Amino acid sequence: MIDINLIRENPELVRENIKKKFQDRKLPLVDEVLTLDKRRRELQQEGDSLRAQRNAAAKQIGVLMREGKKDEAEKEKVLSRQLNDRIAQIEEECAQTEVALKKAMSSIPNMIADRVPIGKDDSENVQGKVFLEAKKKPFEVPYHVDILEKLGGIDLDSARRTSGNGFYYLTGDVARLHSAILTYARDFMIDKGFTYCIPPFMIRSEVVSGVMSFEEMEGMMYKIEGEDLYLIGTSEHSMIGRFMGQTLSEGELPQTLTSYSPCFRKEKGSHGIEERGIYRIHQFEKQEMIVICKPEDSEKWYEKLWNYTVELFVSMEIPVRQLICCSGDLADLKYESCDVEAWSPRQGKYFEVGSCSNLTDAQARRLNIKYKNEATGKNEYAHTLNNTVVAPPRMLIAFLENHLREDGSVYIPEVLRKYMGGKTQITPKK
RNA sequence: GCAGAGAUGGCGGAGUGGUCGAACGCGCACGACUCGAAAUCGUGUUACGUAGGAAUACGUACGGGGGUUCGAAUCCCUCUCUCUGCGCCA
Repeated sequence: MIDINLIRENPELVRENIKKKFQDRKLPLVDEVLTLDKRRRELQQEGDSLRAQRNAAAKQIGVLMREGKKDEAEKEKVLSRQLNDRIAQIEEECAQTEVALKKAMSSIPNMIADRVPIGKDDSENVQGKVFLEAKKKPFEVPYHVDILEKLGGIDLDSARRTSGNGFYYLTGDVARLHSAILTYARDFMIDKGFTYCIPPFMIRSEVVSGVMSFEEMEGMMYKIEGEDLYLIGTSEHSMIGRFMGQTLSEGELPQTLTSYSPCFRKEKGSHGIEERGIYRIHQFEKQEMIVICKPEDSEKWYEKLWNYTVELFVSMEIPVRQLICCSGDLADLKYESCDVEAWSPRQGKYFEVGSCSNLTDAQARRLNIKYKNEATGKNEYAHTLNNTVVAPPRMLIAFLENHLREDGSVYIPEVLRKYMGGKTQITPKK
């Protein structure tokens, strides 16, 4: 949600931003907001003055009652009741106007960064920097599930029986590798000065509707039967929820947090769960980073964050690139976003393993996350950012494909060995 | 899970139907005193919305939501959370 003052003072800027995102159908929303906003203010003024009258009358009644002038008090009461009827009418209309205003406001996209490339959809995203050489293997790289099966590291048949499609059993060294990657990633972020956090894996509906739209909720969230609780789709949900309605002191910023959680997603719509293997699944685990900072620092943090992910993958000797999200592919809440993509030697292309976003104050405004600006003495909206550190088992696809050797063994990079009991490779089961 | 008690400003803590946005204390800010500081004294100090250049005015908010009333921090319902005791468990 953007600042309504920006629409009041500079609607043309907001319209241009909408055009940049190829959402011309939303252009009328700007005028709609202006009209609703004007009406809302009129209604508030009218309501306020009526309430002021009622408050004065109520005080007067108190005085009359004390003086024992019961008849006069009764007359005042009648007038007060009439006032209350009118107040109720205006409050009703005011509430309706506010709902409509909020709805229109929340459909207007966040202002995007100047440097965001203009493009209509994901086909026009722009490759940024490339890290490590993306090499084809001198032999054919099998589908990741086949690699996993050869290693004795996955049991999808049993998972389908117990839980259905979209689940997995990871076993043996592969399961250990999965944990090793998460543990390594956790320590990597701690070394960068982030605070490790294990959040609740379930959150209330109030928080869910704060952190996502109704449509997103329908498509993603699993509800716990008989409880007002949902399984989180990412730790960002509970991590950002943690700060809802809070005003932090300036000294508490930036909050630099790295959180671990399992993630649960229905994966309704979009690609569904059709993709085989462990690319798109109902349950996975993720190490995440989130930053809450002062407005002037968010661009700097954005750069740092996605580079941390790159550094992590490079340290595991996996080639990656930055893919810069173009204007049309940018979600409405985002100011700027990019994916970190890992190289797939099998497909000969990169695929998404992480996503970094600067939401500026749009998410904070929606969730009422503020900080006290010492200089101005005012409470102002903070900026929020989030980024994937690593999310296995999807990440394992990149890992296995890149570190597979011709003999079917999988190489374990130096940095992970201490989490793998010193092993330098995983070998196929006979 | 059961029973009882409770939730008030940055903190502690009064307030049980009207003049309460909230006593008092602490903290914080500014000023006076001082060579400087402590102590002391004085002044100020919630947030949000609307109008205004501003001073300010009005409105809203005493855990959340709803109700009773001319009027609710105060009464009623409900939800959440905290504390104490019992139960249960990793």
